[in-house]
Amino acid sequence: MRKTMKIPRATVTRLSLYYRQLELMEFDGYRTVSSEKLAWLCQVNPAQVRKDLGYFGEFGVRGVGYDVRELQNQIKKILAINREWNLGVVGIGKLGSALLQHRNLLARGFRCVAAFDNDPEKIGQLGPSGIRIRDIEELSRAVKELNIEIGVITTPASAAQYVADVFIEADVNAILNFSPARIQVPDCCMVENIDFTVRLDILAYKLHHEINS
Amino acid sequence: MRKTMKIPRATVTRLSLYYRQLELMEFDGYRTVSSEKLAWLCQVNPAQVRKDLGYFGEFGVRGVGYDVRELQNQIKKILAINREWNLGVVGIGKLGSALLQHRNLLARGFRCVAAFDNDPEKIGQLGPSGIRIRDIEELSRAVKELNIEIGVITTPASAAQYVADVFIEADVNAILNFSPARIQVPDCCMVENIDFTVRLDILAYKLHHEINS
DNA sequence: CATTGTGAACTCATTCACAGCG
DNA sequence: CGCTGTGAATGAGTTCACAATG
Repeated sequence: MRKTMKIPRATVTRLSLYYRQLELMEFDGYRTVSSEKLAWLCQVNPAQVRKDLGYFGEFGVRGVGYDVRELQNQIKKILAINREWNLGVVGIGKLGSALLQHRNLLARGFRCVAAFDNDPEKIGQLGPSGIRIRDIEELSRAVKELNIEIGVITTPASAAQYVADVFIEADVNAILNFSPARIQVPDCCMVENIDFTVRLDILAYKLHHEINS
Repeated sequence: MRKTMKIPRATVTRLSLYYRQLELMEFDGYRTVSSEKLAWLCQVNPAQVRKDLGYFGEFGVRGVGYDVRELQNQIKKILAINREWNLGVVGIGKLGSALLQHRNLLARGFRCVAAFDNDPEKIGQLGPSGIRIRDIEELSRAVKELNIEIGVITTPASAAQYVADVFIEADVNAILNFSPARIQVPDCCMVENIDFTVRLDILAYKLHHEINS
C-alpha cells in the first residue's frame, strides 16, 4: 500500500499523538500494545489506528499487537523526528521567551538555535535560555550559518507578514506562526498556524450552543 | 437552512478567521466585501465562505457582497463572542504568564480572571498582569466566586489530568489544554488542545517528504 | 450584471466487517 | 483464538455550477 499513496493530513497529526502515547507506555513498562488500546488512549477508532499505520507499512503482529518500542522507532522515522531540527524564533516577547526555554521542544529534537527581535532594547541581550537576541536584519545570515530549517513567528500580527517574507527570502520554507495574522506564502513554503483565539472562539461557540464533539 | 442543521467543526473555525479578517478590513476602511475577496484573504474557496455563512442565515446582498461591519456583528453573535468570557489559568510558568498578559485575549473579550499554581514560591505573588496567584486548592471556590467558564491548562503534562479533574469537579466544562497530555473528560466537558510539538512534527514530516498542502 | 445562496457532484476521511495470519 | 491489515461501505466536508435576485 505504502507506494504513491497520498496521506491524509489528519493521519500525520494522529501519528504524532500515537508517538507520544507510546513514549508514555514505554515509560510505564509496556512491551506491546493493541490498536484498540492505543486508540482508546488517543481517543480515536481502532480501525483508524490500523489504517494510519497501514499507509506506511506493516508494523504489527496478528494476534499480538504492536511492539511499543519498535512502533515508536517506526513513527519517529516516518515523521522524520529521528534527527534534530533547528528553529529560529522571531519576536522575543513573553511567548517567544517561553518557547526558547521550553523543555519539551528540546527533548523532542527541536532546537531553538537563534532568537531575533527588532527592539533595540532587546537586541544583544541574553534571552531566557542564555541565547543572544539578534537583530532581525541578521536573520538571513543566521539562517545559513546555523542551518535554520523552521521559522517560528511570535511577533504581533502587524509584523507577521514581514517576518514571513524575510524567512522566505532566506530560504526557510517551514513556518510555525503563533501570530493571529494569516500569512501569505509561496507554494514552496509550508505554514502551521497556532492561534489561541480561534480555539477560544470554538469553545465559546460550543458553550453557547451546548454541543460537545 | 439554519434549522436543526449540524454545523461542521471546520466551519466554526473558519468563522473565527472570517471575523478577524473583517476586523482588519473595517480598520482599513472597507465597507463591503465579496465572498471571493474574503475567501482569498482566508485562503479558502469562495463557495466555502458562502456555504459557511449559509448555515446561519442570509447575510449578503446579491450583486454587491457583504457589509463588513454587519457581517462582523453577525459572526460575533454566532460565535457568542459578543460578550465576555472568564478564564482561569492553571500553571503560571512562562507560557501561563504570557497568556495572563496577552493583549489579544483581553481585546477579544477573553478575560483571565484568576491564576493558579501549586508552587508555594509562587502562590500569593502577583503575576505579570498584576493578578494574585492562588493555590490550586482554591480553584473550586474561585470558579464560583469569579464565574470562571473556561479553564486553561498550562502545566507540565504530568499535572494536566489532575488539573482537568479539578476543573470538571468545579463544573467548568470548557478546557483549553496547552499541555502535550491528552486529557480524559466526561461528555459534558469540551476540550481544545493546543500542542506545539504536534505542529512541529507535521512540519518535520512535510519538510522530509517535500509536500506542501 | 455581479454576486449571493444552494442542490448536486465530487473528493476526502472514517468506520465497518471480515479475510488473513501468527 | 486474537488481532492485524485492508477492500468495501458509509459518512462528512468541499467545490461546482447555476438559478435567483438586489
